[in-house]
Amino acid sequence: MVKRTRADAKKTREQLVESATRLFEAKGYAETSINDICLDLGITKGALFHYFRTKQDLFLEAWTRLQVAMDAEAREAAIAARSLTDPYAAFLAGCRVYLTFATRRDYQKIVLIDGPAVFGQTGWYERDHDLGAQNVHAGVRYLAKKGIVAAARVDALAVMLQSALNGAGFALARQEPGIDSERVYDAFEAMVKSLR
Amino acid sequence: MVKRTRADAKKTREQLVESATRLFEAKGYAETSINDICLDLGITKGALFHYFRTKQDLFLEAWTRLQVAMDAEAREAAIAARSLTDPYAAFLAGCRVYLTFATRRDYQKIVLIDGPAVFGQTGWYERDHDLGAQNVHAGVRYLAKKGIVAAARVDALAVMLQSALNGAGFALARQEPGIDSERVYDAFEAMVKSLR
DNA sequence: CACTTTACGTACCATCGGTATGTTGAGGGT
DNA sequence: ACCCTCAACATACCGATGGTACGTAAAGTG
Repeated sequence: MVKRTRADAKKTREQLVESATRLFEAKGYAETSINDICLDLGITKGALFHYFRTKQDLFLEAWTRLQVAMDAEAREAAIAARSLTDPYAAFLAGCRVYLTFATRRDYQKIVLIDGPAVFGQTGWYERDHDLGAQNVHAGVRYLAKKGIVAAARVDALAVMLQSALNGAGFALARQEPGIDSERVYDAFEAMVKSLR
Repeated sequence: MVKRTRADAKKTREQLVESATRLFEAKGYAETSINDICLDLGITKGALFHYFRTKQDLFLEAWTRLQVAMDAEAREAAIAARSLTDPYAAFLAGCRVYLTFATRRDYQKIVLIDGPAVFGQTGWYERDHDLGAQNVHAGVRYLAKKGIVAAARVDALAVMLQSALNGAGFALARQEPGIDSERVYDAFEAMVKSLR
């Protein structure tokens, strides 16, 4: 006996995203087939294509959830760490959160590695602009307003600092010799605090 | 009448790599089919698979050529800029070359975007370690030897600076507002010179 | 209780990367 | 000059893939 209530439908859609996220993380986008995902849930392609027009759309949902989660945590941490005496506190707290995401396998695989390849360079930027880049940008802009860094360098520095954290996340996940989270964070903090 | 001399064979292989590079750059790895490449050259899949065992192997050759070219240019520039008075000269010259590569569409698409997705995170690192990361690492190590940056931060800084240049390259190619090559390079140089 | 809509399943398609198997001419030994 | 090997391709085919068209049964709705 098959049940097809609205609640079950929500659950099915939810499971699709979860299953896809797991498989995309484990095997990558290209190596994960639609059938793999359906088999994992015991449903058929008909169900998947009922909820998602294309494989990319399903990927986009997984991608967006990770970005939204990162955005929320980073924002929250930055606000919580706000300080009247230390102008770096909020920005660094947000960066620290971003760095933990950049170290996670799911974030790496889905957002940082497969994202650009799947969406294309322009598509990725459009999507990332709203969720990923904005926070770092706002942080650096704040430092400029405080007179710590030159206003003319805000845009360039924002882009570079975010990328630096991406690279640091990968290095941490790789467990490269000479690299651990303490050292990375120490180096990043020193770098930020010496900016002009 | 078909000619199949040794010279023609070299040329065919060469054209395959060139054609693949062009198409990978224009459409991306996944969206470029084996047939697309063969059609572009007026040959068949038999020829392609005679020279390359898999599509990945062909991609690897395109990837490697770009990396080797970058490596050679960066090394040369660094050596040429070596200075007894300015400890940053060689390192910054190398970074400048790397930044120009990171701004090129072919380098972005093939090396920076599709590379990680195609080879996987571990595979990409192994390949990049020899050609991409080593130069930056050597540069930062040199700065440490000169007593400019802390030895404990060398590894972390190397990874972060390289990633920063990647991000800067993308931003330049995107022609983001507030970003041009002068400003980017100014910001990067200031960042490097303020490191401790 | 009839009717529409939702939530799937089934059957099928073009295209994909890859393989197995030709075919044809170049090049080297004799 | 001849033969024979092997490189340099072409041809035919394969299973798997993302996607579509269509069917169907249950849930929801007036």
